[in-house]
Amino acid sequence: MNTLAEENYLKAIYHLSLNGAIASTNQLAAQLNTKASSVTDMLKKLADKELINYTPYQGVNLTATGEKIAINIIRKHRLWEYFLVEKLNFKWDEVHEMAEEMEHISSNALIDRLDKFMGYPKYDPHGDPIPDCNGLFKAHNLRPVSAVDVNESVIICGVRDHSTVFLQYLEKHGLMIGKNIAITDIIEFDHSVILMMDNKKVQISREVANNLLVSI
Amino acid sequence: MNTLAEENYLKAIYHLSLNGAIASTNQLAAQLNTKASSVTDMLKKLADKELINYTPYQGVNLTATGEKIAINIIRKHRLWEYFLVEKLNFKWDEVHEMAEEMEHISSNALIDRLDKFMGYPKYDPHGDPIPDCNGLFKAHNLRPVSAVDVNESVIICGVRDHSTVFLQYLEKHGLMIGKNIAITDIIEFDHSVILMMDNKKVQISREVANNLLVSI
DNA sequence: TAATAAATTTAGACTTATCTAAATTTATTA
DNA sequence: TAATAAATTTAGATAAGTCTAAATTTATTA
Repeated sequence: MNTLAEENYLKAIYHLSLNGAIASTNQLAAQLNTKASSVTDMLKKLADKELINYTPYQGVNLTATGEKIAINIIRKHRLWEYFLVEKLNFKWDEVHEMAEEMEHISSNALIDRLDKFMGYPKYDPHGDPIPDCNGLFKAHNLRPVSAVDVNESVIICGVRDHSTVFLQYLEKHGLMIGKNIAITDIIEFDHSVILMMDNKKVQISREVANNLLVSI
Repeated sequence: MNTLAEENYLKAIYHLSLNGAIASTNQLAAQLNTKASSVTDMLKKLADKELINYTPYQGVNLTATGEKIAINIIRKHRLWEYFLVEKLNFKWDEVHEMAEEMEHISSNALIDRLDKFMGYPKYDPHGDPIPDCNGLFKAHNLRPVSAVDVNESVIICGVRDHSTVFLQYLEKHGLMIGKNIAITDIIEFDHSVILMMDNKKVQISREVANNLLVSI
């Protein structure tokens, strides 16, 4: 098994090297709240274990083995988030930190039973896809509200920013996963978006529109 | 917050210093699978934090603060065991190792919600009492089967030994928490016990009888 | 109660993961 | 393309938790 620190690095590398990208030392340091020199040390260690492809100065991505481990951690994280929201009635902005700890519980038998207990959910409370026990999942193809045309009607399916403040902001305005929204106007000056939801008018800034994901 | 190692020491000290006893360095080393010298180092650290009362060469017990922390860890351990057995359908001999990890999930809000979700259970799958959110619980007053007289009828309420082999042995013979047993005979030669359960005769050794706890 | 055994602590070393500061490599730009 | 800036790595140090071996204290027993 891998240490907690190793698992967190693999997860961070996974998130930073999606779509064939390469994660840099500094990006990892920022993501993991640590220093670049610490990252370098760990990258050597993970490279020795053949969990990442690392060329000094050139950044990293995951090997097949590393990716498998990373996806398993993400599976655990998202299933625990689902559990916390659906079974223990936490709000979607309250569960991230707890799931950060729970994702390191090692037993796969446990997580498979949890998955079954909850009926094999496909998406977590933030709309992110939950990998199945084989690591398979399909990211649904989403776009930000800012890319939607006026008069289109779409469904809220996810968020790009997962921060507590953003989630609380959305919650306060009733902008939740599954809600149907109709874009009624886009202000030319600042690109803020006017939309209708539950027969009420809601105005959101460009920044919010960029981070709120909806169906194609 | 305390580190994982510190929490495990506090828990071990708790278990070893029940009933006003004093835990020794060697006992702790055995319990924690480590060396006496490592224990000494940690005891100094915990004493500095005022979580234990430590006099060199004289052993330790917990301060009020230390005990509070230890009981909270035990509360978490037992609630997670209950969850694993009652909600995820694990067997009572499968859950200890998982709960050893889960007991270190820090959030008290989480454990309180879990407690509520399960209906505030009073005992874990092995019959051990679950402390409430204030750390309160009453250990029910049990005795081993070996202390029961012939012709008495009692209810299985707990185990003294929590090892997988022992639990599996009991499971195989149907000796589970809640079962009613009637002691029909005690063999004078080796103190093995003959009992009736579900209208079937079961014979258990003195050692088993010493580790199976029943109602007074 | 002196000698021996057992338990415990101390001293010094090791590993993991981190840090700061300096050195090196890569990227940018004048 | 040479100079400068930015990114990255190396060197050396630190803290937590552990270890072995030696020293010390406490307990046992002859």
